[in-house]
Amino acid sequence: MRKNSPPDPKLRFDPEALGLRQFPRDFFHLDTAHVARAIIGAWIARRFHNQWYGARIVETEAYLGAADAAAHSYRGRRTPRVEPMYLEGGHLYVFFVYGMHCCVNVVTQPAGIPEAVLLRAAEFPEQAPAKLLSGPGKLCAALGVGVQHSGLDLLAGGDIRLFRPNRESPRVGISGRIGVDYAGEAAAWLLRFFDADSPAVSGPRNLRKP
DNA sequence: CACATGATCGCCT
DNA sequence: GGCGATCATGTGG
Repeated sequence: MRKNSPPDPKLRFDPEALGLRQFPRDFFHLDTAHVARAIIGAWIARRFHNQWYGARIVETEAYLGAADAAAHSYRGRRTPRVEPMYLEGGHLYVFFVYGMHCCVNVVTQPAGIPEAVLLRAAEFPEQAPAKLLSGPGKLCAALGVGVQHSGLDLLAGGDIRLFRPNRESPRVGISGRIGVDYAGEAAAWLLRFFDADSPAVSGPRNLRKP
């Protein structure tokens, strides 16, 4: 989490060979729930020692900034940890929790509006086991993404990038968010999105409601 | 499948 | 000092 851990070798792939293309900056300025929904099927990728590693995103959650009791930026909280949420859309916000896990978010909205999309699960259709990336902490661990990447710009030609989906749109299910019961009724807001046909989606199956 | 619990530590009040 | 945008393991149905 803290050091520069390598990605799981099973996630090696070639974005160019697949014809993958990045989202443009404007995409990250769209409504945050819309972005969370549209990222289902997209690829999160990391370059390590000049090789690319990545996975197809199958579960996300939207966090709506100052008005959202579940968000770290609730009521405009602005501390060093949360600061990357205030960057322009297209940056990363990575945080460390529970003493042992990291979670990675894609920041949305113009600079100053602290909204983001949490990447909760991903899959690598053939080479890797379905459980390898099924949860926000596991996704970070498998890709070797840590707090050292918080604040990084996905569109700066760097080592972490987000590519548009390369297949037809999946069936997308919607539900309340996971692990935010402290947020009261905001926990039930329908801001969790997932590929209804992916075995890699995290959490109990009964939370699904397409 | 549902629920309970321990691990472990940075962050904020 | 308390608690968390989690996970693995354990129990019981």
